[in-house]
Amino acid sequence: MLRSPDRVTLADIAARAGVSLATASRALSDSYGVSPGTRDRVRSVADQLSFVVSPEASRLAGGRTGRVAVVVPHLSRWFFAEMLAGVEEVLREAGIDLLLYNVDTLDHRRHFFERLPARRKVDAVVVLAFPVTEEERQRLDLLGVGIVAAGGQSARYPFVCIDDRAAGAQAMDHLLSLGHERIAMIAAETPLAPGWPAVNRRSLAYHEALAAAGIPADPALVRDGDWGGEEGAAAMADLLASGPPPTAVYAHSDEVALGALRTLRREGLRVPEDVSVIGIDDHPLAALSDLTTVHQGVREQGRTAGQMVLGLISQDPTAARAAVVPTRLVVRGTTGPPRRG
Amino acid sequence: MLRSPDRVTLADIAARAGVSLATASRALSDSYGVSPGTRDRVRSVADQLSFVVSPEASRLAGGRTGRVAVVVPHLSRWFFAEMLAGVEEVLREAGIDLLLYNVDTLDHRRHFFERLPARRKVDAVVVLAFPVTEEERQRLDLLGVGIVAAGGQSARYPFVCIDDRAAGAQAMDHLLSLGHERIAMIAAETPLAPGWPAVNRRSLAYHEALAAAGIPADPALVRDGDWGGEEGAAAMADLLASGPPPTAVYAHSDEVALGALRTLRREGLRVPEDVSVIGIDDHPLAALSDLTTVHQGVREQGRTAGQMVLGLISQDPTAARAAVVPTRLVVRGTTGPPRRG
DNA sequence: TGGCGGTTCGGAAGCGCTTCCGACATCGGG
DNA sequence: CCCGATGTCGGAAGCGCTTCCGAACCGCCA
Repeated sequence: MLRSPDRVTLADIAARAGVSLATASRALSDSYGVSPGTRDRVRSVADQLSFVVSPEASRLAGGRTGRVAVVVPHLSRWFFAEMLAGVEEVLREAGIDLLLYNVDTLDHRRHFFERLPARRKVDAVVVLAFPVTEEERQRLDLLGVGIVAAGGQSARYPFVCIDDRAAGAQAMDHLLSLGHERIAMIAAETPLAPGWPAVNRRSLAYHEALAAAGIPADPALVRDGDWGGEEGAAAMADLLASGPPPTAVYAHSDEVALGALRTLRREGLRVPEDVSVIGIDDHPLAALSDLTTVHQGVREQGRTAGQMVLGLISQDPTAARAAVVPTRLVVRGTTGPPRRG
Repeated sequence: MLRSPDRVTLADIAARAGVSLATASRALSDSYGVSPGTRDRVRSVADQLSFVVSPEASRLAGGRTGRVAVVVPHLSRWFFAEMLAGVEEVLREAGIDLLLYNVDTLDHRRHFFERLPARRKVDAVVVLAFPVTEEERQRLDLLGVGIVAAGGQSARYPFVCIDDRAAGAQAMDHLLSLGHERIAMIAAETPLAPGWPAVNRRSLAYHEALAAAGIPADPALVRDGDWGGEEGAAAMADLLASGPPPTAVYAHSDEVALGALRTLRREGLRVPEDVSVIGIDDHPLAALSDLTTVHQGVREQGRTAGQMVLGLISQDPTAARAAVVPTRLVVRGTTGPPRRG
C-alpha cells in the first residue's frame, strides 16, 4: 500500500483544534449542531494545513462525492467546449470536481447510458446540449442524482438555454428589414439528436417571419443538414445547383454559415453584394470571416447551469429551475441589402 | 438488472462464488495467488450481477482511484478541446474517469497549483499543451502520481507532440517553393505560457528556411502576438501599416492566419494573388476559409497521451515515454505564386 | 432550587474494499 | 516416509470519513 506524501487526516485536524473527530467532520461539512466558534476554529486549522477531506472516505461513509458529471456530445466543437468551460468555472469555484463524459458517436452514447460509468461517482449530472430520449432518461434516473440540461430543454429537467425562436426571429428580421424576400434557410439537424427542439424552433422562426412579412415560403429554398461547416457548404452547393440563387441565406449556426460562405465564394458570388449570409452563435472564428450573426452567451449558459447544479446539490429549494439567456443581433460584413433588379 | 442505489457488494459476490472476501477481491483485481478456476468463477458471478467494485472503497483501502486529471489551459479553443477528446476516448475505453481542470487565466492557474484540487483524487495527470514552470513542477510532484505532457514537451515528463520545427519547415518550404522571398511571420506567444518551446521552434524554422534559401531575414517582417484570431488580425494590420506588404505570410497557427486573412481582405488585398497566407494546425473551420496549412493530428496526440497515461498507471515499464506525431502540408486556396514584378 | 427543553459535543459503529499474515494442502526429493 | 517448498485461500486489520445516539451542560421558568 503506497502512501501519499501528505497524510493529514481529519483526526489531525480534530486534534489540533481540540475537538473530536465527529465535531471536526460536522464543522467542515457545515452540518447542524456545531457552534460558530468551534466551526471557525476547525476551519482555520484545516485551511492552515490546506486540508481537504478525502472524497473517497467521505463518500464511503455516506457523504457526498463532491463530483459532478458533465455529458457532452461533441467536445471539439466550440459551442460545447465553451459551455463546458462555463460549467467548469462555477464548479471549480465551489470546489466541486468535474467528471467528463464525451459521447460523440452513437456507440459512445449507447455505452454511456448502458454502463452508466458515472454511477455512484457523482452528486449530479449536467447534460450538455443534447436531448435525451425517454429511454435514456430512465437510465439516468438510476443514478439517483439531480440532473440539469444546459443549452436546451430536455426531459423536464431544470434547464438553461436561449430562446431559439427569438434568435431565429432576430436573424430573419434583420434580413427582411434589409429588403430581402428570396431567403433560403439551411437548417441543422444532428443524427445524435433527432428532434432537438432548438432546430424546430429556429425553423419555426423562419416560417413565422416570412408569414409576418407576407412572403410565401418556398420549400425549394430550404435545406437540412448536420451542424458542421462541410454540411453547410454542401447544402449551399445544392441550393445553387437547383435554381436561381437566393438573395440571402439564414443558417442555423455559424459553422453552417461559414460553409455556405465558402461555397458562395467558390462559385464566384460576392457576399453580401450578391448574397447575404447570417448565422447563429457568434462563434469567435466567425468574427474573423466578418459573419453577421446572432450572439448567444454560451459561456454564460454554462455558468448558469453550473449554478443550478450547485443548487441541486445543496438541496436549495429556492434554486432556479429554468433560465433563458437573451440573444442579440451582431451585424457584420456578410449581410447587406439585396441587389436592385 | 441494475437497481438504484445499487447495493451489490463484494461480499455478495464472494458468497455466491463460495470464496472469501479476500479471494474475491484478488480475483477481480487480477492479483497473484488465485487459481484460474476460482478467478473465473468469481468473475462470472460478478459479470452476472453486473458488479463493479466501489471506486471509493477500493481507493480508500489502498487501491487506485481509477481517475486521471487533465489540466487544460484553454478549453474553448479547438486545439485543446480536440486533444482532450482524444485523451477522453482512450481513458473511457479503459474505464478510467477523467477529471477536468481548466486553467484559462493566470489566477486559475495559480489556484490550481496552489490548492492542488486533484490531490488524492487521481492516479495520473495529463498536462495538456502548456509548459509548467519549475515551481509548478514541484507542486505537481506533491501529487505523487505519474504525469504526461500532451501537445508539447514539458519538464522532462513523458510527452507526445509534433515536431514544430519540421512543421514550420513544411510551411516555409511550401512558400519558398512557390517563389516567395518577402515572407512575413506572425509568431504566437501566449501570456499563459512564456517560453513555450513550440513557438521558438516554429520561429526557428522560419529563420532556418530563409537562410537555407539564401534570403536575408528582415526583422521588420516579424510580429509577435497571442494565439488568437484577433491578435493575428492586429499583427497583420501592423505589418501592412509599416511598409510595403509581404508577398506571403507564415502564421504560427490557423487562428492567427484567419485573422491575418480578414485584415488583408478588409484592406482590399487579394489572397493569394497579392498575398499568400499559410497557417499551422488544420483547424476544421480554417478549411472553410480555404486556408493552406500544416496538418497535425491533434486527436491522435490526445489518444497517444491517453495510452501513455494508461502505461504509467499500470506501471508498464515498456510504455513509451515519448511520441512525435508527423505533420503534413495541406495546400488549399490561400497560397499561390507571388505576383510577377 | 428542581426540572426541562435545547444546544453542543464525543463515542463508536460502520461504509466496501485491499492486503498482510498465517493456515492448510499438496507435492517432489532426500 | 518425512520435510520444506510452493501454491491457494481465509481472517482480520485497517483506509478516512459520516452519522446515530446519548452524555454533558446551558439557561430558564415554575
